[in-house]
Amino acid sequence: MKSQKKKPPTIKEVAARAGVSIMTASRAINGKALVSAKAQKAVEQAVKDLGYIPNASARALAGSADRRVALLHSNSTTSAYLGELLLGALGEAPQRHLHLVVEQCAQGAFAQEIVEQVAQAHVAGVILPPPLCDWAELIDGLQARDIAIVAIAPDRDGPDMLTVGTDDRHAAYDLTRHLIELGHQRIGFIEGNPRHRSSARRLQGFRDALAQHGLDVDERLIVPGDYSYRSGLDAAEQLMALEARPTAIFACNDDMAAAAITVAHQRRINVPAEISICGFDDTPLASAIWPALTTIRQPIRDMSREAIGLLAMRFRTQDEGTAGIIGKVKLDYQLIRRQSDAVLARH
Amino acid sequence: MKSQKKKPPTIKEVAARAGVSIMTASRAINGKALVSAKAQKAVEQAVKDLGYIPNASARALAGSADRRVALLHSNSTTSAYLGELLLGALGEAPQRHLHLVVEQCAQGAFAQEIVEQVAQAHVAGVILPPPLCDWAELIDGLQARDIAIVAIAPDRDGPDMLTVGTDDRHAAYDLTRHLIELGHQRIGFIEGNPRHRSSARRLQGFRDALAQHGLDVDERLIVPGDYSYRSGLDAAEQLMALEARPTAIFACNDDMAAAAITVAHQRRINVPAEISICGFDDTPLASAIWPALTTIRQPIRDMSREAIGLLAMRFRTQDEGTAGIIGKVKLDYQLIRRQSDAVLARH
DNA sequence: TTGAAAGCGCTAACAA
DNA sequence: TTGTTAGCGCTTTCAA
Repeated sequence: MKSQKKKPPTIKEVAARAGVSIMTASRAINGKALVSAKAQKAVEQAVKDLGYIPNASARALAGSADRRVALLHSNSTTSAYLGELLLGALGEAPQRHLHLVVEQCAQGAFAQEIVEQVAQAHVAGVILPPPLCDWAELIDGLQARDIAIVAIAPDRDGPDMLTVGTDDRHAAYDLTRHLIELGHQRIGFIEGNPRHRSSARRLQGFRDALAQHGLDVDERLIVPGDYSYRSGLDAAEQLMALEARPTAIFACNDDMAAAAITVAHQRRINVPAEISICGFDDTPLASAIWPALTTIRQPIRDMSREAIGLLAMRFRTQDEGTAGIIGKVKLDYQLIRRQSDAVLARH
Repeated sequence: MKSQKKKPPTIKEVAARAGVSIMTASRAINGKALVSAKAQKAVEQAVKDLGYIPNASARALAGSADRRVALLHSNSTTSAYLGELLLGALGEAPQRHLHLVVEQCAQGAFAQEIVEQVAQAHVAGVILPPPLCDWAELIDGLQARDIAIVAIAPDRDGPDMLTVGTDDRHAAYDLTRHLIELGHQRIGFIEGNPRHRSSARRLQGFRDALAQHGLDVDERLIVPGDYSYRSGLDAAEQLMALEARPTAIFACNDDMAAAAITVAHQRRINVPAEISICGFDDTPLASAIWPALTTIRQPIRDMSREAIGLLAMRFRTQDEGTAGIIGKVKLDYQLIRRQSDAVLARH
């Protein structure tokens, strides 16, 4: 079996077929410079006929605006989260003429070591998912080396930093309002890990929604958790043992919501007929369990897509000498309604 | 802020610093051809000093053995699975001088369309995770175009196909034996989706272990499921309602095992004191719930790493005109012991 | 064992 | 608006 090495078509062949010079073809393909409409058409047709795809390596080599960017990750996020991030970034990068590399930072490494590692890789920008995006030393080190940074859903953000994220507070507000509109007035809240600001932001949204609807906040209904299933078990027990049991529970993430459902089952409290339980994040768990969780989905894939876009924009302004952009993108979350919530039963 | 564009060092500089020609430097760096020990050392030192990293684009362009390979995926696997696959492949590919691209096949596309898409991308090989790896038409089409294929954990494999996977049957055997060694004799089994052979393979391992230990198989203890949490609920209900309730349950995946735990909780049966429950796959769910599941972990990341290796090897033999290799890699699984199993209580 | 020359496919800079 | 020239960093010849 001799493998007929079919070489992919080059821009040369495209140019020949379109009856123009290589440069005109290049310009037509990249759509940057001025090309006559006629030439443009001819080249486009040739590209189609030949199934031409630009050779990314050649392009990068030829000193175009192509650059390398890195998606840096520690192994502290879940693979699902990282996978989504990867898919978004991998899909968008080529279109922005960016070459994506993936770098894992060693467990327990110092910020300085990671900076060295990244600098070694000659990347012009990095995408920092949580919790890396909140590591001040790392960010400072990277910025000192003039490496562009995009933080994904950071807890706080610096002045010169690009960020993408969703509006946690507002999402929590919406979810709470949803519960209120279902008729619930006594809503329990299970907090997340106090070290993550996301927990505080979600609580704020919860409080705001209650206030906005003229409902008092009963502090006994706000119980601590730390985002783990285990903590959700304890928190739910505490809520369900209350004399005036809440008719709905808003858990700060899906794991804890799942735990709350388990506790309800143990106590033979029907979900959602007797109690509504909502989560946050739309992890696989949310749709795996029964009843499936009503929750908030963050568009993780879109976030990394946007991150790549932000980097591309930053590079462009850099090249043009324009003032650096300040990009803070907030993406829309989605309220995913499943089976764990219901209209409050009349008593 | 003028960005001092620090150009990365080139092989030219390395050669100059080492006092050799560019070619010698290239040879020393790639370690392929014969280079004097002295030159080798000098080059290595220069590389270190300068922090030189070969420019992958230039290398690919210069017509080295670099090739493009694709990881093809439909969106029917979980992001976590895909993420792991991606991480393994992305890490290994550069080391094998392969450029990885990720292609998603459109929902409901015909095999022929996908073949076109892949061919268009000029890839020399593709990695096919389940369920794509069992799509005969797709595989035929790809092979007809002379594109190398590695199937990840396929249900069955063709003659000319490279595969990596784990020994499902044996893993199930081990997990069952583990339960038997804990003293269990009445072990329930919840089947997976009958359309996936993995379910049958796991059941076979289960039966083999029982037989090997002189235990009879009580067919009433083998109940159907389809890998969903929901089906696990029904299956577990059925098992727990049995007059002679099993003292342990082997669920074909984690989701169903989690469902079984929920059912046990509802019936106030303590896990693991009164019943042991094991899963399969070690999904995030396994460690999220309480008690955390004892389960089997497949080394997904390693699988894609191996897949890349297999492709690289196939290309090498192709280039050398050697007979094509037949690579069937079986990786070791791992029995992850957590809190959902225990020694059988004496009665 | 080493080196010199040529060129991979493409785009920046210039010139026409 | 278009074409020409040069060269990106590397590896493949081929010759020494």
